[in-house]
Amino acid sequence: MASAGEPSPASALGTLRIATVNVNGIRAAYKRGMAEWLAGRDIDILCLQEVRAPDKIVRELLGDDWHILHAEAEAKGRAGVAIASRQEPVAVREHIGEEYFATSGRWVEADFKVPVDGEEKLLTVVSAYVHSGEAGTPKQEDKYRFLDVMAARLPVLAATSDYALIVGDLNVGHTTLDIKNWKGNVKRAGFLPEERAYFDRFLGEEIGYVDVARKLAGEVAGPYTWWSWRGQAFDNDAGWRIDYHMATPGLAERAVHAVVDRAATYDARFSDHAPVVVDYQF
Amino acid sequence: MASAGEPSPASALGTLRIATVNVNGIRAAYKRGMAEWLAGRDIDILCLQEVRAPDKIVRELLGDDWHILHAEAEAKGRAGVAIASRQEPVAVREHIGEEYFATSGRWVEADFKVPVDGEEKLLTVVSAYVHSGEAGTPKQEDKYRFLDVMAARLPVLAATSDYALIVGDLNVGHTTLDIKNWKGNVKRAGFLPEERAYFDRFLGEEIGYVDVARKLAGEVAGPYTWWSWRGQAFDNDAGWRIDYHMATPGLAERAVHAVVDRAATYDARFSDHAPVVVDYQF
DNA sequence: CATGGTAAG
DNA sequence: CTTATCATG
Repeated sequence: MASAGEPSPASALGTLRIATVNVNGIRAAYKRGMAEWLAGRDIDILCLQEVRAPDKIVRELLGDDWHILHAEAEAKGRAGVAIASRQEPVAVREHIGEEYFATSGRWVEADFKVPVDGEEKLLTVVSAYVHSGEAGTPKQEDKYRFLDVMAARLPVLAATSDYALIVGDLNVGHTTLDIKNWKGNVKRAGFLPEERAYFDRFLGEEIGYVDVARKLAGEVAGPYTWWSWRGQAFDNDAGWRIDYHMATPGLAERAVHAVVDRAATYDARFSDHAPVVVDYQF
Repeated sequence: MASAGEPSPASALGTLRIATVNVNGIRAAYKRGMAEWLAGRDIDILCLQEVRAPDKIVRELLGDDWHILHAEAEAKGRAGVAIASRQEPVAVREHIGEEYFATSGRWVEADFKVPVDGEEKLLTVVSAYVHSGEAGTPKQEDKYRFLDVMAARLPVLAATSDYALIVGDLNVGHTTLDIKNWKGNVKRAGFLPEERAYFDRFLGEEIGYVDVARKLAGEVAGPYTWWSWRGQAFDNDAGWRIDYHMATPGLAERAVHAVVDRAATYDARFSDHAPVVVDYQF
């Protein structure tokens, strides 16, 4: 912070910490210690998926210190995405733009002003929750339909905002590094070749976003972000990396640190997903 | 027990301990310590209501040391009554006899042989679960219809068996002694004048059964057998006495001790109802 | 305020 | 294996 009496430079923002986590029911997450995690993390923009609660309850749980954008699903107790931010967004959009998904609670966009080299720039943050899908069922058709709309939306955001960031539970592992037991899952929703091809496009030359956590971690197995509740999946780290920060290149260059809060949640695992927390330097 | 080598007198049964409890889901009850209660109680005949589980699971939970008579409701997870006994019944009937209630899981009868003064006598035990009802709704009509059938069945059992005993969750408080806050409940199902009138008949000259726990406790408030989960009802003993042993007079005379296992379950309350345990001397 | 079944993950 | 909803108590 600039000291009192001196003019503050427009580029004084410093680090912007953005976190995403599928909470799998925010009420259950709070019962399991989500508030304690949040209190220790100093997050600027918190993106949530599978909120699964009425708006009133979400606001009660998060408290008054946040600006909250929350898109409920029409079906009670299903899906629901939110963006909670310390700074007030300058604009918000409550769904992905296609009528079919208007009340699905799977996509919200918030635009923030960020100062860069003395100029105000626009940062667009999306909290996304892609369908989990189920191979060979109508659920999988909905997933592909959503991914199609995403594929159309991503270039628009990249073109109209200075910095665009899609975070959330995208329910697809991109490469064999992203799933512990990938061989056993090539025919299962979440690692189907058709799904992975979408991510080749999102993260390749065609659309051009950057997988921030992968870029910062390098070509290693994981770090996973989801583990089944069943059996010993979590203890054995038999996980999937399906929660992402996908950033336009100019934003990805500003990412200085990425971490999956697995360790922090080992004793108080508040969801089957772990938060992915990234610091962006401005 | 008679010692080895000597002929055992036909009247050597001694005490027959009969317990009734609405378990409100036998799976939940076992998770909350029902097995520990049962192990410490030396019960001969255990009557259960609201079992709310498939027969296979009931048998797994109770174990192989019981003869089990179990009438499931057609609707999965609803109602369900059972009689578990150390002695094998000589006959069983799986419902109250009226077709409308045939698959409701609310009534089972078991006949046991008991030795009395050198003769084999017949003891009929019923585990009953009367509808909870709801004033002014079709549920209340079903409750009255069931009570009507009961009013017809009780004299038949009294006439055809040497000792008849109806135990279970009858979902009606008979007198003002039977509900802590009776004034606040005169218009609520469970203490409606029309319902109480049925119990005047069951327990009066017309039908002639005896309310065993009331007879042994005397004219005191309680002892209650059910407390709402809500608020501090249990801690404040704001309960209802709706679980009964209703015995024909000859059997009621053999009841030497009755207790509601509230204290025993204070630390491990395994249901919203407490067991009513009565010792009958033969 | 608890139960189990259900659809969904 | 967990979530929330639902009807029921």
